[in-house]
Amino acid sequence: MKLTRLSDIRRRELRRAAFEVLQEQGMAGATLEKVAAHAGASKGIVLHYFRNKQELFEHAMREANAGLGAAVAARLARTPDPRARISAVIECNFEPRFFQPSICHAWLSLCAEVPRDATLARIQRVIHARMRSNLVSALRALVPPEAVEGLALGISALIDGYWLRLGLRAGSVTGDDAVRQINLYVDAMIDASRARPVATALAR
Amino acid sequence: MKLTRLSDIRRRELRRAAFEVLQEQGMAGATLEKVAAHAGASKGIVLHYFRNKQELFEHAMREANAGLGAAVAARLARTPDPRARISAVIECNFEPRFFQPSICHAWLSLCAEVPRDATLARIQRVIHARMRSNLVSALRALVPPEAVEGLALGISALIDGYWLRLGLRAGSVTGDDAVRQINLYVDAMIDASRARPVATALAR
DNA sequence: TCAAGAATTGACCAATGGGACAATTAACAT
DNA sequence: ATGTTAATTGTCCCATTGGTCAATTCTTGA
Repeated sequence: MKLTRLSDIRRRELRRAAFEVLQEQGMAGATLEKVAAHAGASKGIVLHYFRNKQELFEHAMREANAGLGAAVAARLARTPDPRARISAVIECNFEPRFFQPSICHAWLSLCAEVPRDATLARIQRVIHARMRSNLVSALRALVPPEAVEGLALGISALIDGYWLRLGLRAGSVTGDDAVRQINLYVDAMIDASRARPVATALAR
Repeated sequence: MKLTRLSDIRRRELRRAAFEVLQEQGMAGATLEKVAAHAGASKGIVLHYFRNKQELFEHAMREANAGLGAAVAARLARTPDPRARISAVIECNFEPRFFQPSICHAWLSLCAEVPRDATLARIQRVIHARMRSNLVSALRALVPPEAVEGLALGISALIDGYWLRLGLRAGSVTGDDAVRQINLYVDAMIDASRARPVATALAR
């Protein structure tokens, strides 16, 4: 099992460095040399561990998302109540260690490449699917079936929207604001779906 | 008055071309030569009308947004009812001529540059301010004062979120879906702010 | 200890792209 | 006509960058 250990360490260092450089330089500025320098290595080593720039940043994207994924999974593991699970998902996304302008910048740069990189698109799809799945499973216990998918998408969109705001204008939203607002939204929609089940059904 | 007419025409052609190339090639792929070719001109002419690549794309961003801005203004001009004004803003954003994956791709590429281009940031800020202003003025007549700003931001975020979805996974949302969902959100929040004014107030 | 393989480096290359510029052409006022 | 200005082109240049490769330095297992 220790066969690939050193190599794994290097790979991790490098994809982290890649993501960090991405945060402040954007995709165009995130040159192989800068990434290497940021990791205290030479450019050659980067291409020794990754076939090319594309592959490097694909791994960087996975790495960057892994943290959030783990945080969500951990909180969900100790949160049985459906409504609380929704909140857990939301809150994780706005934890200070994740909800940072520079991270958002890097993320934006990655997203901008999605249309032209099938692998990035796949990663993005997986990320969305996981979020949807977490939300949907909790929502089933909270709203009528016809409202589940739409609300899950809405919550995701709202989370993304607040995130986007952070990236485009740092300081325009705090994590707490966002969490509060989104939870307000969730409550309002749950209430609405109960108070007006017909309207919700029609809304499909 | 006709002094700058020809030059203005060229400039418009070029910034449009720039935006169109951006749609399918992204910022890195949107080279001056490609933009020129797309406009049926030579690279030299591009730098004759724009100081550099940055300036070109700053103008492209303005141009791209002008259409939406005009559409919103036009609809608002003939929509007095506050709640209908909110809907008008929302619907404009999801009109088929605007709500297109390729447009979103170009937009994403631009947004990714915002952190490193002060002018792009300024443009983005103006766009947001206009949207906020439109929403806020209508919301004042619909919800308690303490809920206005938060809700305006929420609506903006939700719009952005659905847009982002479209860019990252074309076909995952239709414009109609988005409009319907966002209107549901608006109604739910309006109701909630009336039914539970205290909760809303506290939520500040 | 030593050989085999992995890690790492630095030099090198070809391609590209942004931008400068001189030269040419078109537009137009007098 | 003609001179002046604007429009347009194509060429040239330089810096940068992704990627290759041979050479060198570790590791490490036997």
